[in-house]
Amino acid sequence: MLVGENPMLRKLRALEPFSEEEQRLLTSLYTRTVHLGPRQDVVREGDRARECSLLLSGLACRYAMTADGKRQITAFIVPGDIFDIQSLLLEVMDHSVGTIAPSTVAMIPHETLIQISNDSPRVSRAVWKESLFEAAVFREWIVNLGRRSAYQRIAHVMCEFYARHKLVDLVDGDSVAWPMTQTEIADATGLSVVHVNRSIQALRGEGLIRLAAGVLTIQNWSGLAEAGQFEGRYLQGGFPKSAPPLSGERGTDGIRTGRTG
Amino acid sequence: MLVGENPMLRKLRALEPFSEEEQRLLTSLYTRTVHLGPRQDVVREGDRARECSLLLSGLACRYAMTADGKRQITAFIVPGDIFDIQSLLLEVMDHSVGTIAPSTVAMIPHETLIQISNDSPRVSRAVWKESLFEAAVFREWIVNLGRRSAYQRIAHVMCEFYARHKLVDLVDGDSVAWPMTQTEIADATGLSVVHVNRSIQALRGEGLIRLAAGVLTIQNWSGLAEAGQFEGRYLQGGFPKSAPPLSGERGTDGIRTGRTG
DNA sequence: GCCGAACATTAACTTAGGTTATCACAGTCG
DNA sequence: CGACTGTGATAACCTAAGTTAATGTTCGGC
Repeated sequence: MLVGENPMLRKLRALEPFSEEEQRLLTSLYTRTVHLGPRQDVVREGDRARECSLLLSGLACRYAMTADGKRQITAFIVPGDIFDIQSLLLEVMDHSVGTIAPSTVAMIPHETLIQISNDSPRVSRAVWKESLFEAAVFREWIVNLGRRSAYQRIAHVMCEFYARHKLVDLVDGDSVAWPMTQTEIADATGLSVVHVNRSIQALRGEGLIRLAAGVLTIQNWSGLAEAGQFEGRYLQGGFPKSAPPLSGERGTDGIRTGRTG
Repeated sequence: MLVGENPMLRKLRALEPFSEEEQRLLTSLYTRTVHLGPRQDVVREGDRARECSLLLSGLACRYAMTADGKRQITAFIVPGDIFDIQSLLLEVMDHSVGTIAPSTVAMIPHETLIQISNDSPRVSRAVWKESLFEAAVFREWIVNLGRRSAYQRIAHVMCEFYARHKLVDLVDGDSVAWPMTQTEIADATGLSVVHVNRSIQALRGEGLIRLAAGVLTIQNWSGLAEAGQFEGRYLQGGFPKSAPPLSGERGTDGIRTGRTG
């Protein structure tokens, strides 16, 4: 399966520049790709993975179940994310990864990754950097869950979601694909579905977003960012300041979104 | 400043075995150590660090401030933790690190760490592993904040705190030094001080813990672990199963704690 | 032994968010 | 085509946790 311009490359390039040689090395990382439907597990808690994975398209998430059966999503995995680096060094998965939307996943054997660490320090640096980047996102989620209201949390998650997709060029003007149910938003924000719904109504009422048919449209970026206290800094190089989706606030002018109507 | 048996060594050894040679390399990492009082910043959000740091003794935490002035602690840093690995690859600190108790911090220049990556892949692996380990803890905190009640959260934090200190041999029977105020517990668990106090009273009432004069004593490990849904798995190799503090449940018998009276 | 500062504790009251339940709607499977 | 299922939207009600404020308690400094 050919996937044209690889989203991983787009992302890693945003974090660190590569030579032609290194880019070839990067694209040769994986040999096997897998297609998965929505709501399927990629790796499960307790597994002993022998490969790392890379999301090529779709949407996935890390999640854990509590002893009393509640679910908490700890991270979204967007195209370009290498999402099992920890399996390389830590033995047993302490959480699961599952798809949200139908997805394509590339498998990278551990040996390949280890060999590359030797062959190209720059590439291995990039992979390492990727995992530090993810840790920064984890920290931000802790802040989100610990110190923000429902309304703020959801606004924040939406900003981050948009920003991360923008990093890999997967936005369409001020819109992103949003293949999530409200239950999944609830599991990501530590809220109940009902209250997620209430808060989304509020965000709509403020004219900050439109959300329908699997598409999130940010009508007022700076308003949403303010509502969610979103400052893109933790997303590092990818987003210099407060990450406006376009050049200015009234940005839709020159760009066809083609589906926001 | 000589620090006897280095807690970092104890911890890294628990994660990965080293040769004599490598252990020498590890202890030569730092040249400069700094002493800090309680409640002092080590690095601040926005800083561009040139060294990584290693906590030799004391207690510190990562924290972030929200736009409206609330504080969230995102991680505790216990002796043996290297806590600025991200500064090696990410440019600007997106959060701060501050002490809780008086602490000794060793500074490791970035160049040293980079050079070591070349000299000893095993050592650099260990450092990398350390950061993946931390990410696992971040994930667990997300679950804690998102899906557990106040009572459960605090119980969980206490279990983790004990377990991580046990990893570096800094427990005393069923007791650990607990130099935290209730405000700090609140900032770590995303609660208000008042409610933290209420929940601690409840934990005391259940006979699970004693907490006074800077010492936390776990009177009933399995009870506390159950209350906090604590399963040490995410702490990896260090804790095989559910991490009982001693061999069994009634473990205090043969071991003098010397301060729990 | 007194003073002030920082913490811990408790009570009274408020509120954000959880729970339960119902209805509407769209997709899909027989 | 109707039954079923998953999802979204609301309403009514309830509770865990927040807020404010007052009262102890401990401890270092003098």
